[in-house]
Amino acid sequence: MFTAPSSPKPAQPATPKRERRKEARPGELLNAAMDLFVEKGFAATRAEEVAVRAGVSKGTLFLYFQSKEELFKAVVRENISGVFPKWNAEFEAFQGSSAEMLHYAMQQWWEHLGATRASGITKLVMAEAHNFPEITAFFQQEVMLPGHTLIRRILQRGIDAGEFRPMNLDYAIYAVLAPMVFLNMSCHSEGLCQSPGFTLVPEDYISSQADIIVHGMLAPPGTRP
Amino acid sequence: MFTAPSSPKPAQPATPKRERRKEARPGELLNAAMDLFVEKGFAATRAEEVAVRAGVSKGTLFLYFQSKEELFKAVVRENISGVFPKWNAEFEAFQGSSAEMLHYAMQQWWEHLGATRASGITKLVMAEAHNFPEITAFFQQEVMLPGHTLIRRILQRGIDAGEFRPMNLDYAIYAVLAPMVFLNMSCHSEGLCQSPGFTLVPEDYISSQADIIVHGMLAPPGTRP
Amino acid sequence: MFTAPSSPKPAQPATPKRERRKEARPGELLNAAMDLFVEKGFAATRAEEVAVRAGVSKGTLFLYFQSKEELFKAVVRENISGVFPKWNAEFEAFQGSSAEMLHYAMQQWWEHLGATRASGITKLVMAEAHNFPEITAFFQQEVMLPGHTLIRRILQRGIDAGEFRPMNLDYAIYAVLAPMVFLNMSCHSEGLCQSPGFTLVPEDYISSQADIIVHGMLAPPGTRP
Amino acid sequence: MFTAPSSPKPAQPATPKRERRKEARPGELLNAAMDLFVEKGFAATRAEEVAVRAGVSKGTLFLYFQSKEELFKAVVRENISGVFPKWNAEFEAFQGSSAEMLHYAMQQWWEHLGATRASGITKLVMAEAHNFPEITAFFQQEVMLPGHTLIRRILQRGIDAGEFRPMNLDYAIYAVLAPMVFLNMSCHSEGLCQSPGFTLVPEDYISSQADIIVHGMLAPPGTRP
DNA sequence: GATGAATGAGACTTCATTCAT
DNA sequence: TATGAATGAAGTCTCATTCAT
Repeated sequence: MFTAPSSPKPAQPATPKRERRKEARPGELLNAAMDLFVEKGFAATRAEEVAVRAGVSKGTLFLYFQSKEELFKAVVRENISGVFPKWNAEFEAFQGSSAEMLHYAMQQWWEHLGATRASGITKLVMAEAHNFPEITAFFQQEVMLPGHTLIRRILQRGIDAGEFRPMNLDYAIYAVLAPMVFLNMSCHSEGLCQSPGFTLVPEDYISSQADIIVHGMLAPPGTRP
Repeated sequence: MFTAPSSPKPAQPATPKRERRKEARPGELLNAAMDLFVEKGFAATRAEEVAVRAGVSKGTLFLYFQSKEELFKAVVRENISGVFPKWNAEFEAFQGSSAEMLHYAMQQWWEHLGATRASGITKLVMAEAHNFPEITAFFQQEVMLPGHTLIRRILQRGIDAGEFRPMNLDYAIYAVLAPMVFLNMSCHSEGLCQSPGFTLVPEDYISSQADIIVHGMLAPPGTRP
Repeated sequence: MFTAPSSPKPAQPATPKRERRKEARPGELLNAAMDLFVEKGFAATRAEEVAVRAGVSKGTLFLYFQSKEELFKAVVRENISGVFPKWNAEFEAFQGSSAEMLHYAMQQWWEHLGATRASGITKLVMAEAHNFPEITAFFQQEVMLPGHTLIRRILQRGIDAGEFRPMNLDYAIYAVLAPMVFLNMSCHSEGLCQSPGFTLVPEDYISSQADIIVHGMLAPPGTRP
Repeated sequence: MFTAPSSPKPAQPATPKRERRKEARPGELLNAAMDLFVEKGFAATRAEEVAVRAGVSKGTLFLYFQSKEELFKAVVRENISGVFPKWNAEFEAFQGSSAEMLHYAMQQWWEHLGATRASGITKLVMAEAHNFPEITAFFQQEVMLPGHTLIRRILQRGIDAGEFRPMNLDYAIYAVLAPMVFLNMSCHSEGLCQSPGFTLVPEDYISSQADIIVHGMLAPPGTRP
C-alpha cells in the first residue's frame, strides 16, 4: 500500500514465536528491513539486526532472501505502489484554480509520502542508485515518471487556463519537484541541509515553496482570467 | 555529460619505484581520492585503492593524511570550500540588480561546483550522512552553511532594495538551494530523476529555475524601484 | 620444572570442519589463550594464533570474547581470581597459630598459583603493565588487592593475638608478598634470578622464606602467648 | 658509569645540530633509547621516537644499529657495569655489625641503583628475558651474580660472628634480594603492586624490610656476641 | 654519512554468508 | 523449515625497515 503503515512493533508479545505462521515471515523481514535501511542506510544495516527485529534468526533471513542486496531490492519493490491513480483521479475532479491545485498537490505529497516511511525509500534509492541500476530503473518508471506526469498536467492546466504564463514544461516541472525531493533528502540527512539553530517545519516549508513557485509561474496580472 | 572526466591514470613510465615526490603526493592522493569517493562513495572506497590509483603504497597515504576521514575532509577543502571567499567577494562588488545576481550566482554554482566532480561529493555526503556524523557536521559547517549565508545575503539585498517582496528568509533560501541540490542529485542518480526520453541540459535547467524563482520573489510591479 | 605442561594440541581427529560445540569453545579458547599469553606475552600473542590453537577460526574467537583484552581478563578470572574466595574461607576457619597460617598460606600460593600457568600471567602483567593500563588496573583490582587484603588479615591476626610484634602493616605485607612475586618472576625469567649451578627448589624456597619472615615478625619470647 | 646520569635534554639548544660530532651519535641514541625503553617498554617504543629524542633522523638510527633488537641489546650492555667493585671494597672495610651492614647495603642499593634509571634496565631485562636469552645470560653474569655473591658474603659474615643464626645461604640470600627486586618491579609497574590509596615511600619500605629480615636472621638473644 | 619519504607485512575486528544440527 | 555457531575475506591503520637523494 502506498500510505506506508508506520511500522508496528516486530513481535506480538502475547503470542509465542512458534505460533507465527511461516507465510508471514517474508513480510515481517521486509518490514524490519525497511525500517532499518531507512534509519541507517544500506551498508550500515546488518543482516542480523534485520533478522532480530523481525523475530527470526539470521539463518532464516537468508532462507528467504538470497543476499542482503536481494533483500534491499525486495524492500524497495514492496514499498512502491500507487497513490498516483488516486491522485490522478483527484486531479480530474479538482474544481479550484491551478494555483490552489499546486498548493494542494504539494501538501498532499507531504502528508502521504514525504511524512511517511516511503520518503525513506526515495532517499535510499537516490543514495544507492549507483549500486542498483535495476532498482533505479524500476523506481524511475514506477514513481518518478507518474510524478513527473502529474506535475506536468497540473502546470499544463494552469497554462491552458491562462492562469500560468507559458513555460517549457520539461524544465518547469522541476520547479515543483525539486523542493519536494530536497525536503525528502533533508529529512534523511541528519540536519545536513539545515542551518544550525533553525528547525525547519515541513508544512511551512511546503507552503512557502509553493507560494514562491506559484508566484513565479503566474501570468502577468492583466492577462489572467 | 556533466560529470567531469575522471582523471587519467598517473602514467607509470617504466618502473620508477620508491620515487620521492613529497610536493606532488598530496595533490595526487587528493585527486585519486576525489575520483574514487565520487565513483564509489565514502564507505565503499578503500584506502588502499586510493593509494594505488595515486601510484603509491598504502602506507604512504597515511603519511600524508591521518585517516580516511581526514583525507575526505581535505578533498572537500581542496575542491569545495575554496570557492566561497571568492564568491563572497564577488557578491560585495556586484553592480547589477538582485535578480541578475541570483541568475549569476546559480550559473556560477553550476559552472564551478555543479559541473565538476565536486558535485559528486555533495551527493555522497547526503547519501552517507547517517553513517558518518563527523563528516556530516564538517560538511554542513564548511559547505552548506556558507552557501546558506550567501543565498540569504543575496535575497536580503533584493528585499532591502525593494526589488524582492518581503519573505521569511529562513524558508526562502530553500527556493534557491533546492533546485541546485536537486540537479546535483539528479546528475549522480543514474537518470533516476529525469523523464525518459528527455535529456536535461543543465544550463537551461539553471536558467529556467532561476527565472521562476526570481519571478516568484519579485515585488509587485508598482512597488519596485 | 614449575611451569605447568602446556596443554597438548586439541586433537583434530580427521577433518571435522565446522563442528558445533558451543559449550566447549570458551574453555578451549581460554586454555589456548592462557598458553600463548604465558608463552609470548599479551602484545605478542595474536588473536588468530589463539583461535588456531583452539582449533577454531579467527571469527569464532570474537564470537565468545569481545576483544583481546576481554579474552585476557577472562583468562585471569578463570585461572586466578577464583582462588581468593576459597582462601578467605580457609582463613576464617583456620585453627592454628598465625605463624603456621603464614607458612600454610605461602605453600598454598605456590601450589595453586605459583606452580601453575597462572604465575605466567602475573609475570606478563608486570612486564607489560605500562602498555595496557586497563589490564593493569583490572589485575590490580582482581588479583593484587585481594592478595594484599588476605596477607594483611593474616598479619593482623598475629598481632592481635600477641604472636607477632606490632608493625606498620602497610609495609609489612610486602615482606610476605615480595618473596612470592620474586619467585614468580624468577620462574619466568629464564634463570635470570638464580645463581648458576644452583637449582632452586620452589618448596624449599617458600619454606625458607616463610621461616625468616615469621622469625622476623614474632614478638619477643617473653611477650608471646 | 653505574650511577646512571639522569638523562639530559636531548639537544643543546644553542648549538645547531650540524655541529654535533658524529662519534657522539651512538651514545646519544643509546641514551635516548634507554630513557624510552625504561619509560615505555620495548615493544611500545618506536624507533622514530628514539631517533627524534636523540636529535637525528630515523634513518640514522639504523645506520648505527642493525635493528631495534640490536639497539635494545646495546642499551643493556652499555648501562650495566660495576658498582660491585666499590661495594665489595666497602664490605671489606666495614666496621659495624652485620645487621647494620645489611641495612646499609639495602639503603645503598636503593640510592645507587633502585632510584636510578638502572632499575629500569633490570625491570626491562626481567620483562623481556624470554625474548633475549643472550641478554639474559649477560645480565645474570654481570649483575645478578655479583649481587648474589655480595649478599652471601654479608650473611656469611653475620653467621660466622654468631650474630645471625645458621641458615642455608642458597635460600637465605633471596630474603634480601626479593624485597629489592620487588621494589624494582613495583616502581616500574604503574602502581600494579601497591594498594590503591597508599603511596609507598621507598626509603621506608627498604628500612622496614631490612628490619624484618634482620630480625628473622638474628641468632637467639642468648647466643649472640 | 645523513635524511626522511616510501614501503608492506601484519594486527585487530566486523559481518555477510554457510551449513551442521 | 529454522537455527545460530562457525567461517574467512575485508578493512583501517601502525611501524620497523629500506633506499633514493
